[in-house]
Amino acid sequence: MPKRVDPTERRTLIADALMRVAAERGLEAVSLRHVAAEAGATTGLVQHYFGTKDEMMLFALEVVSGHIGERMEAAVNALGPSPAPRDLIRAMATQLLPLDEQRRADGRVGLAFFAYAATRPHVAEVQRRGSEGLRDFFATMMPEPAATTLLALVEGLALYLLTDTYSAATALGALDGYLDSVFGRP
Amino acid sequence: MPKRVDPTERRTLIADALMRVAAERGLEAVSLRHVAAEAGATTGLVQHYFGTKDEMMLFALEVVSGHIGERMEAAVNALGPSPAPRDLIRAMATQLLPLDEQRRADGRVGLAFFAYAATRPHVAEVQRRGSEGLRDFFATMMPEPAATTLLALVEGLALYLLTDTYSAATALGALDGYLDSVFGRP
DNA sequence: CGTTTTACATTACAGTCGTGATGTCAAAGC
DNA sequence: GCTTTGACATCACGACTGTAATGTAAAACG
Repeated sequence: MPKRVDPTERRTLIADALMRVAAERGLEAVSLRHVAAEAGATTGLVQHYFGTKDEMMLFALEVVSGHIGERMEAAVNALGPSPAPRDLIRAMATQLLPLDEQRRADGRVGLAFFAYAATRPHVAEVQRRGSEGLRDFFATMMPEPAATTLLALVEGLALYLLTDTYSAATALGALDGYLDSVFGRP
Repeated sequence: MPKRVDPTERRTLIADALMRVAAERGLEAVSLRHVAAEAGATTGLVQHYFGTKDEMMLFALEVVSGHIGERMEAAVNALGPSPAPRDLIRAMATQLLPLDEQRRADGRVGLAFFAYAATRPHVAEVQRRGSEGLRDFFATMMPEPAATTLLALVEGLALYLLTDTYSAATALGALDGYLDSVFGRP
C-alpha cells in the first residue's frame, strides 16, 4: 500500500475546500467535482474519504462548529482568569457574529446549512445540539430566559450582518444594549 | 388566440405550487418540472409566464412578503381601533414567527431564500428592503435601538422555531420578555 | 519476494437540470 | 372568414449531478 495517510487530515482538507466553494458560490455549487477541483484533487479522492455526499456535508458542518468552538475558547482565554460573567458571555456571543471575513465565511456556510437541514432531520439534530449546548452554558451565568433570548438575538443579528442589513456597529450596539438590560448598565 | 387569461393569476398559481414544493422538499427541489407538476401543468406553461427560473423565484419571494403583509394587516385590524403600541408591535412581530403550519411553510421558504440570496445580490436587495421597512415602522413606536434589537430577536426566534430548537411557548416568552423590558411590565 | 491492502485516478451511467425551438389550437381583430 | 396572436404542450439539447465500477501504482506485511 502507498504511504499511510492521516485520514482526518485529508477529510479536513476536503471540508476546507467545500467551505471555500460554499462561501464563494453558495451551497448549491457544492458538488463532488467542484469541491474536488477546489481541493486540487479528483472526485475519486473525495469518494474515497466520504462514501456519500451527505457524509461530506455532515463533516463540514462539524468543522464549522469546531471553528466556532476554537474561536470562543481563544476569545475567552484572552480575557484572563476569572472574567466577569458579562464579559465572558459577550466574548462568546461575539464569536457567533460574522464580523470579519473568516467568520463571514463560516456564517454563510452555517446559514446554507440551516436551509440544508430543513429537509434533513439528522443534520438538523446536529445543529440543535449545538444551540442547546450553548444556551445551557449561557444559562449558568444568567437567568435562563435571558439566555434563551440572547441566543436568538445573536442568531438574528448574525443573519442581518450576513445580508448587510445591519452594520457591525449596529449589531454590537444591539448586543451590548441587551447585555446592559440583563446585567445592568456599567 | 385562446381565452384571454389573467397573467398574475397564473403566476400566483405557479408561485403557490413553488412554495408547496419548497416547504415540503426544500428549495433545492424547486425545479421547473417539479413546480409545473405540483401545479398540475407543464414546464411550457411555467416558461410562458416566467422567462427564466430566477424570475420565478423572485416572484415567489414577493408572494411570501405579501403573505406576511396580509397577516400583519389582519392581526392589526383584529386589535380594534387605536391599540397600544406594545400590542400593535406584538401582533405584528408574532406574524413573523412560524407558529402554525401556514406560517411554517412561509418560514421555510423565507429561510431557503436567505440562502438563495446569499449569492444573488438582487434577491438580497428585496429582502433587505423588507426588513428595513419593518424596522422603520417599529421605530415609530419604540426607541430605534430597541426596534433594531426586536427585529433581530424575532428573526432568531423564527429560525429556532423552524428547526424545533425552541417551542412556541419559549419563543413567545422571549418575545414578551423583551417587550416587557422595553415598555415596562404591565 | 510475493501478496495483500491502501490510496487514489479514470471512466461510465442513469438521471435531472434550465433553456430554446417548434408545434398545436382556439379565440380576437379586421 | 381569414389571418394574426396569445396560451399553452412537446421535445430536444448540452451541461451537470451523485454514485458505482474499474484500473493502477506503491508501500506494508508475511
